[in-house]
Amino acid sequence: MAWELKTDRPIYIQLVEHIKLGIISGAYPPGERLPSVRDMAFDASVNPNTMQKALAELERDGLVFSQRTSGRFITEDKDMIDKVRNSLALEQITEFLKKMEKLGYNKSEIIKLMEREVKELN
Amino acid sequence: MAWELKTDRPIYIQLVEHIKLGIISGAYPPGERLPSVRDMAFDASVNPNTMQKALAELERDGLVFSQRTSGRFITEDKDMIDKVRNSLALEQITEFLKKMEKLGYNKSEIIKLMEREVKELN
Amino acid sequence: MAWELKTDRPIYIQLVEHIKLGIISGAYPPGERLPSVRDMAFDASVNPNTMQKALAELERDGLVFSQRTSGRFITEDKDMIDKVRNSLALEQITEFLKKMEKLGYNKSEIIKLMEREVKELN
Amino acid sequence: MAWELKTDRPIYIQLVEHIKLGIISGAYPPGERLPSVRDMAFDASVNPNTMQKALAELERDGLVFSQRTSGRFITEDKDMIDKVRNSLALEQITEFLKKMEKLGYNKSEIIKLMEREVKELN
DNA sequence: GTGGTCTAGACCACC
DNA sequence: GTGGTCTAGACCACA
Repeated sequence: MAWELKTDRPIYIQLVEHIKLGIISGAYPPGERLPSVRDMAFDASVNPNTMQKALAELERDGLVFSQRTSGRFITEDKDMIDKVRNSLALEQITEFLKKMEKLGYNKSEIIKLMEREVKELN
Repeated sequence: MAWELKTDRPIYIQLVEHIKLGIISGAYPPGERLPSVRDMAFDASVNPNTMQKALAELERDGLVFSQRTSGRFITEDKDMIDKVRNSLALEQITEFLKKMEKLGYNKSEIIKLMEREVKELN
Repeated sequence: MAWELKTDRPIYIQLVEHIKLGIISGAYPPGERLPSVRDMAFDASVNPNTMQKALAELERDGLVFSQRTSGRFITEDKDMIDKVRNSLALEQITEFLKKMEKLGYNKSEIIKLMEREVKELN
Repeated sequence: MAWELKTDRPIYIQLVEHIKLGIISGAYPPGERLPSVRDMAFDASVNPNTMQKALAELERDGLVFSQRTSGRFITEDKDMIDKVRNSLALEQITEFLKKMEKLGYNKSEIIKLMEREVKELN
């Protein structure tokens, strides 16, 4: 998964989101060790401090925990990961609904459109 | 509706999108005369040339037309406006579906989630 | 109130504790503006980034909020301040009890000693 | 009991405190023979000279005495041990009261809080 | 080698 | 001027 960092929002926030996605998608499986801060920073072409800040944020959220000398690990608490997935999904949904209503669709129309679209894509 | 222009994408593109939304939402009703380029540019705090470029783009799309002497008008072709609305909506939908699938939801789950969310919001 | 920073624990933690005490004691009254990050950093003879980190921590706790251009302010939520005071007190108490029990005092003895000490000090 | 020596205060002082605690808690019972300086130094991972300095300090306090040929012994004077315990306790109490008053509690409030806490812990 | 902290110095958006 | 972010480079404790 490429890092694709843009300059319009704080980099560390984008790092957090990217890693969250990685955890949710299973690219970083529960309980597994993350690469070292320095390696991840190098990968993402950012300063180690910036990556550190992002990981500290994830640690505060409980998605990740660190063992001082041996590295950082993904939480093994799959419920917690599910909660994060749900909250991200909810965020997407509300944002999407807001945009669609700006376009003049009411909620039942949106549902109908979605159903049609989903069928066509199958 | 405030203009809220950011520096991370070309300004004229953001102007186009903003005006499209205005037309779709009815803020600029079909057949009505638009303010002068100068006034719109002043409103949006952009250079008149930039606004001109945006309006030229909208003209190419057929959403506005100009009468040499009396100014620029919104198209009266409501089907055209609807088409634009539909295409913007489709864009939103596919983008939304892509993000949700990244989160690990399949299409039928997404529909279920949306229905639940829409009910709760009522 | 002098800053008295020691090297045995992270400086930013000591800054957090010091400012918390200042808020609780009323040295920084609810709703008041804090000095700028740079000024506080200068006062405490630390790098502005370190002070920033401390203040970010306090902000996460809700004791402080920032307004982008005008500065940082103490929360006006006195209940929140009281909660923090109580939790700090509880921390002191349990730590104290632990130490006293290491010395071989049981809880009722400790209470008696304390009562005697308090009377003598009056 | 592990030695847990930190670098922020003189080592020999920490050794004195640690051994005092051992005597008070009964880990080193009155009248018993202490291990040799060499052994204790090895245990604590410090230089024998440093341990020697700590034991000399304890000897000055009267808590241990040495018999030239057979080694060092804990005092059999239980009153003396009690006095030391009391003075350490007093130290803890005054320090604790000072901290609590910094948090804005007066002495009677502290007593009340302590009583409540002690009850809850039982 | 690991995470963590700290400093110095720079730049940005906002008003 | 304000808070906020980022980089570069250094140092520490731990095992």
